[in-house]
Amino acid sequence: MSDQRKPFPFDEFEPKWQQYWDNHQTFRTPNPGDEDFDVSKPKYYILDMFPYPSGAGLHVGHPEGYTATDIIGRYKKMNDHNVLHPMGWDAFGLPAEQYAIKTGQHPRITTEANVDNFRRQLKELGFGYDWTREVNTTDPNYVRWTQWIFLQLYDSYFNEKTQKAAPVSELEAKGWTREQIDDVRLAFIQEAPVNWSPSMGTVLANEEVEEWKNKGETVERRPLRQWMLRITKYAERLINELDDLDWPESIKLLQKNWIGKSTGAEVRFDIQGHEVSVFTTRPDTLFGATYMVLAPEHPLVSEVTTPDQKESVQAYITSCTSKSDLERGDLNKNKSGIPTGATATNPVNGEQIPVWIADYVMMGYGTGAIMAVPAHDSRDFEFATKFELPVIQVVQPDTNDDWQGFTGNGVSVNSGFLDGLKTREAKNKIIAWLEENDKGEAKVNYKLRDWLFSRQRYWGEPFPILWEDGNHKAVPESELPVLQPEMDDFKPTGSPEGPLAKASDWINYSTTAVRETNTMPQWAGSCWYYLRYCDPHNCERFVSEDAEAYWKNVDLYVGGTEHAVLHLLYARFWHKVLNDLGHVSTIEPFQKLVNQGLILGEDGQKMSKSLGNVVNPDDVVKEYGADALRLYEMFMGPLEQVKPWQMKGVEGVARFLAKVWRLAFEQNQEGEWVLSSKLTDDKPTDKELLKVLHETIKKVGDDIEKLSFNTAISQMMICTNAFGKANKLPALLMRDLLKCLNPFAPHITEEIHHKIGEVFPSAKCSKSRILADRAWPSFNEDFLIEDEVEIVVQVNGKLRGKISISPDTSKDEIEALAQQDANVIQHTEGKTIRKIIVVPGRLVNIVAN
RNA sequence: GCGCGGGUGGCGGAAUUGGUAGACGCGCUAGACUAAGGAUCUAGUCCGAGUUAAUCGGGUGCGGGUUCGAUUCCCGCCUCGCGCACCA
Repeated sequence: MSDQRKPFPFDEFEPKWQQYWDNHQTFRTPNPGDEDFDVSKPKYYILDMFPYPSGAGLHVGHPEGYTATDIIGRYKKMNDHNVLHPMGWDAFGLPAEQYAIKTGQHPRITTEANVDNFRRQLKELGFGYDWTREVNTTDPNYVRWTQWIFLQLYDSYFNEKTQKAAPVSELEAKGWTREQIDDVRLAFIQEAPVNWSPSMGTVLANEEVEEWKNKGETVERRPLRQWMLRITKYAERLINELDDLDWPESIKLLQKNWIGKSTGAEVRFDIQGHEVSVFTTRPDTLFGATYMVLAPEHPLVSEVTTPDQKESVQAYITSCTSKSDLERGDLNKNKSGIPTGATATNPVNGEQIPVWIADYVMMGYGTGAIMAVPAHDSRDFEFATKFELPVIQVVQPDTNDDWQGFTGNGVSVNSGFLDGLKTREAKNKIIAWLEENDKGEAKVNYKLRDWLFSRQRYWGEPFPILWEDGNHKAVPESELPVLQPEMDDFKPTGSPEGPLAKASDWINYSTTAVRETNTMPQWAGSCWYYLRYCDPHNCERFVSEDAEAYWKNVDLYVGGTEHAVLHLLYARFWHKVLNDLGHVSTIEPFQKLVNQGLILGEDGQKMSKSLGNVVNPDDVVKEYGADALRLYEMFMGPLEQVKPWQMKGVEGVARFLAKVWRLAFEQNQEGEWVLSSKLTDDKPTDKELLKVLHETIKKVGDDIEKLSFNTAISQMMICTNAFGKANKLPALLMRDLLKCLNPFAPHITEEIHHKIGEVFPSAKCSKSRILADRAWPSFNEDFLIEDEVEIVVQVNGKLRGKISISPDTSKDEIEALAQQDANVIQHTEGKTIRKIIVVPGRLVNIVAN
């Protein structure tokens, strides 16, 4: 596209203004203690989910959320807030490491190149970040504090009484042994079946398994000694403390479901001398338990199985382990199982019930064993039906429902001392009975499991841990950060030690101690980056007390739903630990959360290389300019909605920007842009123009607060169209429109403002020279008052006429005027008027028949 | 299966203490300017009837209800998207 064809010269002024903001540090935010810090201004901390700097660069999804936060950040700045709006890089991660394995190039090199590219792209979009606060999770000065926080976890335990983390030194003082303390640390070693990926040579968190499997990696269960974080201790608080957060209810629900709290009881059964606990949410149905099921992996299976069943049980277990999770769960509609030959004693009535094993019972939830009540549990019912096991009714539904397979609440029957009690009461009574008789107790169960925190990779934070005499201990704080050794060979070892095990010099810490060779998962750095932004260059603390006390937590956090559970849950967990230990002053990191909706390809499909529907932001910027891209992404529709890309839509907003441009400039004979002859330095008097401008000021401000950017833009289009129709346009009015538009399209507005300010004193800035530093315009209600309002006249709810009246016309007058309308008369003729409803300023409805 | 969120013109979407449905933009149609227009400007554009008008009828997934009045509230259903998924 040649320069003459460009509707306005964005390619000239966009880089110019980006340079200006950079050189003048327009968006640098002073911290408490800085010379230019103004304590009287309220703070506003607005945060984007920082990107993983992939080799592919930004996709159009990034600028969606980033533009939204930039608009709000700029708007708050214009409204005299201290705005903290930083950006950084979640730069540890597998792609860089996989690339290193392939090419031998150090992941740091790849990462740096990718970061440079991302930074360039973001700057070319004109985002007002405080680049002096840029953080990078792989930076040694950042790793240091990630490791320091890990050591906080390592050196803490969860105090059940206070429901808070506390230093293990408290326990030492009480004389606890090392083993006892190691058993309660928030960061601890556990040997347990984990998800080991042979193809990647690392373990994975439960939460990550699906994602990597979908990418073609192999994952198997394997018992290994691994570092775990005791997030389960915070399950209750992670649920309860969601209450005061301004988050979408759906995201809160997602987190609650993930934590998966269920209340019920643990009941102890006896299998021929072996005690087996089961968890149930329906202890009131205990009398209806007609069999028991152990998970195939349950440790007691081999002990309780009778000799004649040994062979078939063994065969069944083998068949289960060969099944994938998908076969076992998703696709397996047909229940399978086999009797162990053993019987269990129902504690409540002494009945002997058969003990089966079946893979519909999971070892990972509850106790890995269940009491089966086929009458009132659909899965048990299905199983019992298939294997012809007895079904005993113990709940009578309140409704007319069939009791078979009825899982709702009702009244207990066939249940001895529970008979006649409502489900709720029956639960309480049986729990009291279990506790009295030492056969069980009330119990709360969570789906959430402890967080598997170690990985066998090179490109991650090494654990600041030493091993000596078979025991682990912390690396002294003064020695942080513990950085990875320089290596040429990044390949996984295929063993659970990871590639760091190959650096023999590095491993040997002293003659008696060796280093831990595991590294942390990528989540570690993103768990606390929002805190580091508050004080990114601090070498003494992860964040200074002053900075933390001032910035507190994030006021608005914007990012994709893909982090609705994991990242947000992990970060909340770390934040609570830091709060418990007195390092931060808030209990939650992110006060308000907004998820931007996915941008689909033009074909309505998710953007992907294979579909060829990916839109590259660089191309859009080149063709239409950064302002147009920003504006389009905000104009597409509501921020939180999923919406398809339309290149024609980009053209539309570019056309709008061109209209704004032409309000101020016109082309002369030579094709140069010169100031428009319509602009005047006069005091604005045109009532229509003042009205539309002030409506715009009001609506745009309100809409930004509501994050309704699309409607704000449409209002500015209305205003621009009105300005365009005027014969004369006072520069002062133009300036206020530019202020409104500035957060959305910062380059073009600065450019126009700068140019008209040189000629028209009225549009000039008094203090600073640029819009970004100016105050948001205030609107004047007086300009919004209408001389005449249009009132709709309906007859029986149907539109029959419109009348124009002064807004202070009385009800009676309105009624009278309405009935004078010719068309209204026609529709009421021959009818009796029953009622007239007058909605002031809106409508009249005449009810007649 | 369970949970959550949606369904409004040819398209993206506006509008809710219940009060003119379709703002704004795209696309389309006609016209102006022009050597030309993929630039710009003007007019029109929910569907149907009506002479381009006035006007009339229908219309916010479907069916019912409440109301003077329902995209908005209530009941039942259909459908699309997302999440979880044998969680005892």
